[in-house]
Amino acid sequence: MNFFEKVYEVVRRVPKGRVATYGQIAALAGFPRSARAVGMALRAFPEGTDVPWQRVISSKGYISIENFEHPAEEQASLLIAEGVRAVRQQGVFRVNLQKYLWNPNKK
DNA sequence: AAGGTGACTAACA
DNA sequence: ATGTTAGCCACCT
Repeated sequence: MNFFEKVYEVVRRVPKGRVATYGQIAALAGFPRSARAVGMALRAFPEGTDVPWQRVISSKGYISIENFEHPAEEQASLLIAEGVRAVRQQGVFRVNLQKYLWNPNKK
């Protein structure tokens, strides 16, 4: 099982209506300091998978997409559609982590 | 084979 | 509080 597959697996565990950070995904996948590599994995997600890629954001609560095939606006609207309040602030979309961050140990 | 890059982050200054 | 630095690791020249 390669790194990408582990990342998929962990991201699939993020419940609807919550978000996780890149570092968090990396740690759960068994690569505690590989947040950047997680970003690469997400960038390469194929279309039409059941992986909720939109639920992964930066540790500061910002959507870190800039000029990719899936723009930040798309991620924001996907999050909003499942109840996560993503608001545009100074050009970037922000999410209240205190409220929406996924706690893997808590139900 | 080796070095640069990046959907990152925690630690400093 | 804001800016910089140094790790991290998979990809791509």
